[in-house]
Amino acid sequence: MAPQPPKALKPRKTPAQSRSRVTVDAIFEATIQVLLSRGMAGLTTTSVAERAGVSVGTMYQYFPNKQSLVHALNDRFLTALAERVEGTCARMRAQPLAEAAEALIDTYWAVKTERVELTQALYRSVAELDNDALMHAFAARVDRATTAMFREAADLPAHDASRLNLLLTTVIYGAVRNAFERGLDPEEISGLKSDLKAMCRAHLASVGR
Amino acid sequence: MAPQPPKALKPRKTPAQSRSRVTVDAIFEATIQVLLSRGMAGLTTTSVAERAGVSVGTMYQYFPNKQSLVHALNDRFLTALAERVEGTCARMRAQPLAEAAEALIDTYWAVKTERVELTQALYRSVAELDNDALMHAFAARVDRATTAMFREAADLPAHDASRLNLLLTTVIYGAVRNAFERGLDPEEISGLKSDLKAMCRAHLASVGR
DNA sequence: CCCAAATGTGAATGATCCTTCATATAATCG
DNA sequence: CGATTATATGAAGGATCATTCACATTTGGG
Repeated sequence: MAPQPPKALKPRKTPAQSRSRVTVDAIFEATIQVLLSRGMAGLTTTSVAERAGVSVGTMYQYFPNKQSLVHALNDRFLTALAERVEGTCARMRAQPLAEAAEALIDTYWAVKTERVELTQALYRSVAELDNDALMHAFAARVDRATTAMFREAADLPAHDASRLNLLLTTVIYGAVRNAFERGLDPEEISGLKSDLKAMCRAHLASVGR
Repeated sequence: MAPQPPKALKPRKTPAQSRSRVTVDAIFEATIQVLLSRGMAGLTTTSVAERAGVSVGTMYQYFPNKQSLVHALNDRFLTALAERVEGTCARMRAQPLAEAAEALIDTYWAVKTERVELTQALYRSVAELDNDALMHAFAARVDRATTAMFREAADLPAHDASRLNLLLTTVIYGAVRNAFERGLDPEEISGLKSDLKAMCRAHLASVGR
């Protein structure tokens, strides 16, 4: 992957009047809808503008290029997700490890369930636009929260916390994503969720004192 | 994701003379190299042809369009992967569950390790070109092999095999993929691998009789 | 009510790139 | 060796799109 000529990703201008705030929101919403209906390949500046009911030029008032639009969308989503995870971690502080792990699974599972297609579309968009930096920043932020949660768990064994964190987060994120990428029926999905919890519990019991 | 006008994905013509077999191989190899060096965005028909040392027209003798080229590449890779997994499953037939699971982990881990960048690039290309059909066919094929392996394990508990298979494969595939997507040092990676094995073992022990 | 700043418009530009086809060269075989 | 088939060439066609910019409209404060 050769380094692309670095493009501006920051918004070009921040809305000042309320009129423009509406516009920017419409653009975001349109981006999501086009992404869902036509996929990343059909996400053209024209299609987004049309759907948003604005002209192409307007888009360029707020986003220097198409890439930055998708970047901003991912940023929004990942920030919301990070906040949710942080909330869970705060709530589960000083709780038993098994409960903490289950809560983490519940949180990710809920986010996925709420917007399966969108999360998948965003995953693809990140891959397509080389927004790895965004993903890594997000991963680091979330890792901080989960590590803290596990470190302060009620029953942390001698086992070190960051190692446990790495295992649990890798397994949980990976499994949740993979679970939804196969086209499973709701039954299988929910069975999988409780089995995943059981698996984490079993492991925690085995490394526990 | 709206259904794209379905494009021909099958090769246009199968090489008859040895000269053309060389050409097709060169095209595949060039595709991999361009994919690795310039990413999916830089994968143009011209760049592939140039790298392969042939003209664009030649490519179109064997592939009806760009999409089919990437499709064929993924097909090749996934078939090889499936064969390897099937090999593992055959070898591990009638072995204890824990051994079977570990062997599966080893197999995926080995494939990933051998060609990290390529597997990641191919993942992206599949997502970008909506080749989900390919992925699902592959998943089904592999599932057949692993389910059989688990079903005939030496120590299968009352627990039904397909449920166990779903959990283990989801966790293993997901975790392996996720493990390599973060930029971990070799130490962390190898630690993660043995922890993942331990986790599977713990779960199997807990559901075991 | 007026004007400077903010916001919106969309045709035109220019670049990229897939794909085709008329033509050329090489292999095969009777 | 001549004819048929296989393979290779690459310039030109044509379509798609991101991006710009000169100009129009709206807003809010003075």
